[in-house]
Amino acid sequence: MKKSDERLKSRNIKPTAMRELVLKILGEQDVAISLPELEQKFEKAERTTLYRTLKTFEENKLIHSIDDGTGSVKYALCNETCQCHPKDLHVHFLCSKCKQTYCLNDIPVPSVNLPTHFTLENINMVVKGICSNCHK
Amino acid sequence: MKKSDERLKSRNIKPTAMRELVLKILGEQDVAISLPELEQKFEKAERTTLYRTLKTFEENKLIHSIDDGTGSVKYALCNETCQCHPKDLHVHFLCSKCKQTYCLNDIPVPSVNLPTHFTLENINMVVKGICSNCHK
DNA sequence: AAGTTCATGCAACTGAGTTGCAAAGTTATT
DNA sequence: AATAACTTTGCAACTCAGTTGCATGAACTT
Ligand SMILES: [Mn+2]
Ligand SMILES: [Mn+2]
Ligand SMILES: [Zn+2]
Ligand SMILES: [Zn+2]
Repeated sequence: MKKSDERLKSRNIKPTAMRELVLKILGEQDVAISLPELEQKFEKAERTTLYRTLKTFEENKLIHSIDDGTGSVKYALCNETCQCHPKDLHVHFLCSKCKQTYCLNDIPVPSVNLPTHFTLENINMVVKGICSNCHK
Repeated sequence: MKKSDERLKSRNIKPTAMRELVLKILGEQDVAISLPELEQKFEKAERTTLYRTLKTFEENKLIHSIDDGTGSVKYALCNETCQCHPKDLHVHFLCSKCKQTYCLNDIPVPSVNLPTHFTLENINMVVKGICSNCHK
């Protein structure tokens, strides 16, 4: 059995041709990508199918989404053990020059003390600035 | 001269009737509001004018925007001394029950150590959970 | 084989945000 | 006060990401 199939099955996602292909593409990226960007990686793409594929992946925590404020939500693979709990989260970085969105997997989201009677479910932390590539 | 006029002028914004009205409405909110929500606060609203008013306000740092991932950007008044620098920033909170977005003005955005050659311009930190109101 | 379930493809739609342009209003100049 | 220059507002049209309904097709179950 394919490695990608196992990865899908480990998240309870039925491996179809489409899903394997999307997983492969996501694995090739070193930055997070949006649905429109994913669409462009296909000759003849079916927006809806890709949309639903991403949704299935996200619901099953194979990928996570990042709202970086650019108007299109970005997606990136979770690591194999990720459960998308607050303790699993990392910081994201949007370069204001090249517009790429990076997963800073080594930088955990700092904990915050909320006011009384506010409870935490999730955190989206996006740092904006200039990436190392654009500084060269 | 009106207090609102002074507030506008202190940010180099010409005080017009529309702008005073929008500023007044923003001052009355205890949560951040979106353009569509602002629109609904008027009988007969001109979306474009409100849009441009918010843009002008934001460019001149009278208000700041929050992308809370709900699909519509929220806006809230800056405090009088705010320059929207990273050190001026505070955490925002989106309640997943009532969908309100709060400015947690007392909770500064924690500093993060970025990888080498990444420079910081801005941070958007949105905590999602249940607000105190929804816990009652 | 027939039935059931799930995935895909297509079309149509929603809703936030944005732009161009003309009309109205404001401010400066003569 | 009249004119010119500039700014704000109103309207219409548009873009684009995301989403839904429904029909078709594939895979799996009995
Ligand atoms: Mn990430
Ligand atoms: Mn705020
Ligand atoms: Zn960059
Ligand atoms: Zn709430």
